[in-house]
Amino acid sequence: MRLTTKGRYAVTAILDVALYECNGPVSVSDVAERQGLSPSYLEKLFSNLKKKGLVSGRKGPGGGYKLTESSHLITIANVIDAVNETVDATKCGGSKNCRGQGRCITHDLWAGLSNEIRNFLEGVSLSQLVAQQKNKTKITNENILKSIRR
Amino acid sequence: MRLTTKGRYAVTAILDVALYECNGPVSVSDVAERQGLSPSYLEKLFSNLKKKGLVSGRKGPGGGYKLTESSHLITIANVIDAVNETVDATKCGGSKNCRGQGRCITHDLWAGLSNEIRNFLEGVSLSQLVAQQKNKTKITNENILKSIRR
DNA sequence: CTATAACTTACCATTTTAGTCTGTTATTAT
DNA sequence: ATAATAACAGACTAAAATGGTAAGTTATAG
Repeated sequence: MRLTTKGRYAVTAILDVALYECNGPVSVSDVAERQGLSPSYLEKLFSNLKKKGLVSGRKGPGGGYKLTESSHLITIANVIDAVNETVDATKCGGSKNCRGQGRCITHDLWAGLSNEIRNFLEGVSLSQLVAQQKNKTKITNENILKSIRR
Repeated sequence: MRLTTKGRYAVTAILDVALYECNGPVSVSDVAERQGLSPSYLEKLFSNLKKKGLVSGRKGPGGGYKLTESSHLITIANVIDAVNETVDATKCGGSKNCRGQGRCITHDLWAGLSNEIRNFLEGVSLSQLVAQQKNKTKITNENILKSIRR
């Protein structure tokens, strides 16, 4: 099981698209700049997201990526899956051959943990993160207004 | 965040010790044979477990490892920590500098997941796994008896 | 027809994993 | 005493994954 920069960047990237696609397709370079990530690396991640059908691309000027489905239908688990980060904690990938023909003595433990993680990631949709983020930004703007008034 | 063979082996190894230490210290070679793991690699893992004070070693014939504390005081989180597998899913390691000076837009998500995993691993003690395992073995023995009777 | 931006492929340095191998030290049994 | 045993220590390594870069091709809007 791994959950590294790759998966985190993928979620950050698709969340940025979800946040800004109301103004038309979101370009990789815009995402890279806003989120402080490498454009070329991001392109690879978007390529994965596209393969899994989570985003669609549009070439040419004014082009970029947009979500293919409504953001409340896309879960974080979908995004992590798309960039090939396995979230399974068992050695046998959930089957039963972690110790020769049978199961190793810790199989159930890791299967339980995998389940926990998967439930968590499946329980969070992109739209939830969007709402959370918009709320934060609102608060920040209020704070800015306050500080101006002083 | 990683959770790989290393951490799984460490848990398997210390669980084997917990299961068999009633007959005196448990040697690495015994663990290796019972669990089907590499002896030399296991020694490295035991070295880590010892450094963290989870097990103590006794050299010479009849020697081996035993737990330093009662098995219900040792959690799986302790074991994973001992072999340096970090279970934190954030980039900033739980602090707040994942995006320049501030937090990246997915910080809370990963912090939440990390929390979930940590709670899970802290909630499972070695003694629980021991009980579970002994129960399984019992059932297996019953099955063997059954098959003999036929 | 030109600029833009997606898309593709190949490459690469660094780190981690999952070990092996060789040897040293302490302890027990003969 | 000495031989066997088993922990302990450290150096080394092949293979894989990570986190990129770089260089080009294709499609499209203006």
